[in-house]
Amino acid sequence: MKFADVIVPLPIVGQYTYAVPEELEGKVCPGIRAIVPFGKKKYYTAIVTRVHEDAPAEYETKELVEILDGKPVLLKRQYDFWQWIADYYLCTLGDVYKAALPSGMKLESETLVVSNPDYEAEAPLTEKEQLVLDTLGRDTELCITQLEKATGIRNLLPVINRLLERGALSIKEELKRSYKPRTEAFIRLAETVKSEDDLHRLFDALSRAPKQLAALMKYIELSGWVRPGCFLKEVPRKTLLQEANVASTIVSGLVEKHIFELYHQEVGRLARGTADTVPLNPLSEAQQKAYDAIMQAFASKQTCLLHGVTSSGKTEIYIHLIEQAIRAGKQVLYLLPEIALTTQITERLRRVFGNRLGIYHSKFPDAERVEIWQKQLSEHDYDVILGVRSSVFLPFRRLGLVIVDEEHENTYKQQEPAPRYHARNAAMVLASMFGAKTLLGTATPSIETYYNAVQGKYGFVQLTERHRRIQLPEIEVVDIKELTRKKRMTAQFSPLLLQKIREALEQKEQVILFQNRRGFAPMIECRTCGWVPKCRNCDVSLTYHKGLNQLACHYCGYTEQVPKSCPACGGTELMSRGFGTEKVEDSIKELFPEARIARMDLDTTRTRTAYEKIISDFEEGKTDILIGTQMVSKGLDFDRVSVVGILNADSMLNYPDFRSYERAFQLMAQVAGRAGRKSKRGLVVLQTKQPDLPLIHEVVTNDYQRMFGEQIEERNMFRYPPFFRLIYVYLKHRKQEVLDQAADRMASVLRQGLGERVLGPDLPPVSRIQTLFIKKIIVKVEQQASLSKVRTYLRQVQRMMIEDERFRSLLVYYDVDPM
DNA sequence: AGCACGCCGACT
DNA sequence: GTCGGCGTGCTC
Repeated sequence: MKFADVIVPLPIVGQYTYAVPEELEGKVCPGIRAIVPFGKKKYYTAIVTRVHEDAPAEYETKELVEILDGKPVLLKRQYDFWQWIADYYLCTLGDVYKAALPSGMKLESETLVVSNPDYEAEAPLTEKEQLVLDTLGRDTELCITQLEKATGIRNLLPVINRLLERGALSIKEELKRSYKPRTEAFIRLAETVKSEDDLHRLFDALSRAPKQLAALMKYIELSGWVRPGCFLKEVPRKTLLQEANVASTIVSGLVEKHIFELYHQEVGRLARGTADTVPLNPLSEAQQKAYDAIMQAFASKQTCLLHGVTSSGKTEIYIHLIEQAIRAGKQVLYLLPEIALTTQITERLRRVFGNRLGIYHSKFPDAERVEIWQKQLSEHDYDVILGVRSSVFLPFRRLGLVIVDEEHENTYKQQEPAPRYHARNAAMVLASMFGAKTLLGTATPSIETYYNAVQGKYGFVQLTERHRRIQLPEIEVVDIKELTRKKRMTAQFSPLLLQKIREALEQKEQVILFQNRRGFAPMIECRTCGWVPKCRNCDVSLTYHKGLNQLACHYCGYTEQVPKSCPACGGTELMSRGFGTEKVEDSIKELFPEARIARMDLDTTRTRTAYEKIISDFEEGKTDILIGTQMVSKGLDFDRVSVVGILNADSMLNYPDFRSYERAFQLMAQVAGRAGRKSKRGLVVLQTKQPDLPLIHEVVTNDYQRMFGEQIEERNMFRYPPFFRLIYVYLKHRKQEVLDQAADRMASVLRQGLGERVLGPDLPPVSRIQTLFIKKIIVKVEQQASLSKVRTYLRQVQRMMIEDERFRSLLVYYDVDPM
């Protein structure tokens, strides 16, 4: 008797053991998908991880229902990687499984309700029961959720159960297969058409049906028919219709006459990129030097940072590295943040690598992602995968190089739901499992990465020269506090910015206006002097909680009442602030009614097409002014932008976050890099209330190192990464008192083992979601200490907490290395 | 995540 | 007195 341990796609710890039915023995192996019954009626797609003969003693096993694969879809190394993610990010394997596989590969069962046409009511039905039967009709079947929606009955189950008892309907569980292979209709000659004579007879017979005759002739041409039995090319019906220029009824007519036969065949969805490719662009001298330095760094280091100013041509270096890896018979994973994965970059790579390139994008249809996964498992796997965060989960067999472009991007960290993994760090682990190399590329490295580079943990290559000697833009700082005082601001714009926009429009040049819209976590600011309250422990600005009229620190949980007057200048006009891109758009429309304006933020780019359209319109000069959030700063190259306006630098600085300074620098440097191209040096108008801040000076002089120097000192002083690692422990409970008790208890137990490393419990910025109250405990672990021991301890304490009856329904989850 | 079982309020 | 609301615990 054989048994199989499986992972189910649920947030459950541990694996489940099923009996392998005799007929499936020998077909079940680790890595294949199997349908398993789970609970009373549900079926799930599980992944087999182990096959063995140890019958479980404590419970009866159920049997696997069906297996879906002949060969593993989860390779050994992927499974190791899943285990690393679950362990490091403190989540379940089920969480990882859910995130890793495209949903088309995870079939789920669904309860279908079927009406009984023979049923005759012997007793009167209730209103609800009648409604259900009427909705269902005579011969339809509906799933429970559809039925709930159609009838508007909230709790449908008891009603269904009563009808079930009376025999008015029946139910069945069915697997819904969301992935359907795409098929295409093809045409061939019927079996009866054997010889050339047969054909000639047909020609005669069709002499009075010229269209049908034309279709037949076209078919013969397209299929390459010479004589009976010779090799024929397949002819899609679509192609035949198009080429012969006939209506579909003509071909149908031939099918009816048994001259043609129609058949269907599976076709792939993936763009069959041509094998025609262009040769690589030669590298410039500076690029070649960087390339050589990277190769040299890889000789002794697993990871290398490529720090290159904006427009230094990093992509070209990547392409040469990819080419080199392919020549060595290796695969390459090229990661990009979602918003940077545009047609600009995909087209560039497609031209060079043709059909050896696969693109894995979350905004592509799921079926396409299923096919990429399957292709990775086949003999003809891709040499290069260009993809977003989740592409680290794709199957690889011969990974040799990982490129993480825009490595500083915080969108590489998945926030919600679990697994809360960081794709850059996870990719580095994946690479090490393959003995592969990782290249981190960016113009503005994260503090952690840069630190590792200067410490010698990573190789470090710098590219200081812009490609084709385009000049870095000139940055003009404008003090909007002063201008506001003098009443010289027009809406959100300084006179200088307005003038420069006007000039640009006159000269048919383009303008980008940048406003970081995440201002919806509002804060308090003194209207007179621009003072913003900061946390006394953490040196981050405090978040304004309107409901409680409180100021709270996101990090340590420190709170204070909103002061009546400004402690810096005594002013009494303290106001919450923050304006978004929408407001900017309104103002611009009013000030420049003739300008063509586009806005690019989360609201206007819901779909991939909307996003691509905004970009292509701007590229083609159909738009004059582009207003946007950080999206406008991501790896886009526009040729006619002469002016970039940063409307309010301060809004980026006052995030309640130890990374806000770093992030503000990154954003401003990136957005500034969009200004100016070949012919002309661009101009950036940087509006701020604090023109004397060191950061502003650092942006103006593009002095990354200085910014780094300041930040690294602060991080050290206040015990933040890269000197300390953070783990946030979130506790959720429906009852405030129970939560408070549980949080205090857990924090004190954690302190017994970890001492001063434990902070809190505190109220997170959002302290209640729906019906659940939330508290947060922060664990800060010094870099040298063993993080795995801390994780083990955390799990142990959690188990202990749940054993306490009062805390049975306490929800605990973790955010490791939070962003 | 479902889904069933079990315990307390508004209705015939 | 019951129907039906949701809180609690289990799923191989």
